[in-house]
Amino acid sequence: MNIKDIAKICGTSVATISRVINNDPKVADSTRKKVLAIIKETGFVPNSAGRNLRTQKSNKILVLLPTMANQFYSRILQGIESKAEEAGYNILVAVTNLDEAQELKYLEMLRMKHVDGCISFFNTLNSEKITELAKNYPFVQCCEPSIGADVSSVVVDNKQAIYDVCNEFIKNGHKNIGMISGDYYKFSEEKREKGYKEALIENGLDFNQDYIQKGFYRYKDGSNGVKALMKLKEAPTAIICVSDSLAIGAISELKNMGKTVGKDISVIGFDNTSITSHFSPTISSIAQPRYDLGQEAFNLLHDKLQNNESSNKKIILPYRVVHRESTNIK
Amino acid sequence: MNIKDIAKICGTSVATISRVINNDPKVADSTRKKVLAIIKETGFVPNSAGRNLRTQKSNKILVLLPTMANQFYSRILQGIESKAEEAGYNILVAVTNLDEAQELKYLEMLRMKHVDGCISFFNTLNSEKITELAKNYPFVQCCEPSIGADVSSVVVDNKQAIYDVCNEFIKNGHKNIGMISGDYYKFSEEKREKGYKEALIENGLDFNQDYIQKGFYRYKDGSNGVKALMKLKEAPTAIICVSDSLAIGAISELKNMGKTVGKDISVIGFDNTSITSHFSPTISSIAQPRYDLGQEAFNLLHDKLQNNESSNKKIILPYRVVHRESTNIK
DNA sequence: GTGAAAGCGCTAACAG
DNA sequence: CTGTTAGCGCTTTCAC
Repeated sequence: MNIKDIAKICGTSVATISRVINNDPKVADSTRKKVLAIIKETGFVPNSAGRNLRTQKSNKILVLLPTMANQFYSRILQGIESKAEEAGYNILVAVTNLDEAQELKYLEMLRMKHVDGCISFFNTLNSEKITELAKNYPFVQCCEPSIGADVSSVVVDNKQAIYDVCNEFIKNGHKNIGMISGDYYKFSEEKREKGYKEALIENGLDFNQDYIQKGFYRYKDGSNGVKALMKLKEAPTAIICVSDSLAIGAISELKNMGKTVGKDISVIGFDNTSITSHFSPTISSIAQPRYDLGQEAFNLLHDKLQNNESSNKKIILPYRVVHRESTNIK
Repeated sequence: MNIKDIAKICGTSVATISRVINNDPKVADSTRKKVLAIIKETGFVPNSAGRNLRTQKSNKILVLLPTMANQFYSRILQGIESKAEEAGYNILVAVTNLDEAQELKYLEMLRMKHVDGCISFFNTLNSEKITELAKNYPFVQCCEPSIGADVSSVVVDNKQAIYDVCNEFIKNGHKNIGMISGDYYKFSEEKREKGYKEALIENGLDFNQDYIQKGFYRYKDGSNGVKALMKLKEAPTAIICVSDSLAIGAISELKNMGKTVGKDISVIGFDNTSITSHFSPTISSIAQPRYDLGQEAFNLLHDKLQNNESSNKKIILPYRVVHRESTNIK
């Protein structure tokens, strides 16, 4: 059942059917009604390969995720979806598992015109390649823009967030503050570490690289971080973690050590995922406006979809520090 | 840059280029080499809309997920990916958010030939519609087959898993065993509840529906379940949860109540996600062979991709009960 | 307001 | 082994 069959049944030309499908106003109302009725009756769906071939677009966008093992992305995806739907785009999600070959394979979908654009949440490609990519295809980065790349992006102010938290700790009398960071998401890690460092220095405290433990983002990386930090001569009394998973690992290790988290020592996470309020102690965290991040990311992409020569925008959205039992802040 | 341009540069016909692209053996080695060189040099990529239009297939499969907010799926996806790659298929993931309209929208991709087949992890559609769908398109269900639908599927033996666990509890002296189940994933819930019930009855214990609390799968549903269970005259001394998230909610609520989980009361979860070994107490759970589930799901789909008339298979994979601190089993 | 016809890029018969 | 050609299903000029 294709457009030709429908034309035959309707007794019109295929052009008319096509016009009806595409809401072309110059079709007689009577004709339109008849055609619409037949389409409905037959359950005809325009073949997209034909349409794509002709129009050179797919009305699909690709969302590229580094991993699925992170609660964090699900709400963002809903934000993207809400805007994409309005604009008539379908979403395809692909997972790179942090592997450059996989990433390239999926990015290839842009070149092959399988998708019209892409929102990426992490790239292993260097910034020159990202700049190049963004020049040629509608492409935006969310949460983790490549440092130095000329590309549209949306993020929260990672540096300021940690700066704020660190300042709060200091105001509350903490002199030795540790950080458990990562060694993968270069952008956010760099910003957050910078916020930490600046807060210390501005408050006249020493910055010591040993107080920043870096690893991956698994629970055990959090617990490893704690082990290293607690071995320091001046063990920290507060620990800032760059993700909730690290905070969980850190807290469970501290509990093993017999510490009462929230009293003996404060710990804060990042992302404010739902586990934070069900762990014990409940975990303080820095919330990102996930739905809005998704919506803004799509808006940026939409600009590019209309005209890929449009200038690149860098959008910064607000964060929110949420204190729970794991931090003792007045 | 299309196949015609390449043909011109190579001084051959488009047919030869097409043959080279598609590894047709009847091309002279010298010709092949020349063409390959030019393709590489120019960075030519065959246009997939053209190819899809012509071949009536897309070499893409759709993976339909109810939600992304679940660690459980990430490893399964890797299993699917590994097999799909071998077979030359790309994977697209879509999330329905448990909404039938969304589900239909994505399933539409089958009709529109955007994808050649689909692996679905949850369907709100009734089983007649699923049967119909599977008759017309390569379609398989993983983990949550529609009850009564004629469709290929792969699952673990949900009933036996819970039956085993429940039996163990009974052998260890537990007389009042509670269950926190869900009210959404009909298939697995029904099986697991049946396993629970049978174990009780076979051991001469009373089955009482009040001991099964049903809700959704959020942490708070676990804690709500516990609240209800602990109000019963004969409060349970062991609780079986149908997911790790429910177990987490349950345990944190029990801790609030002053109970020592693993001593005063045993709790077990399902899926063996990584949080289980980082919670305190560490959480016992039932492990599903997630990677294998993914691989088998793709194998089933592959059969259908080759010939959609091939008979529907129901595959059952083994589970594994993992005891940690939250259960006290000798 | 409608139709005829070209052509998007590719593959697969068929002929040689 | 290679080329010619038809046509996949659709949109879009260009006529009328």
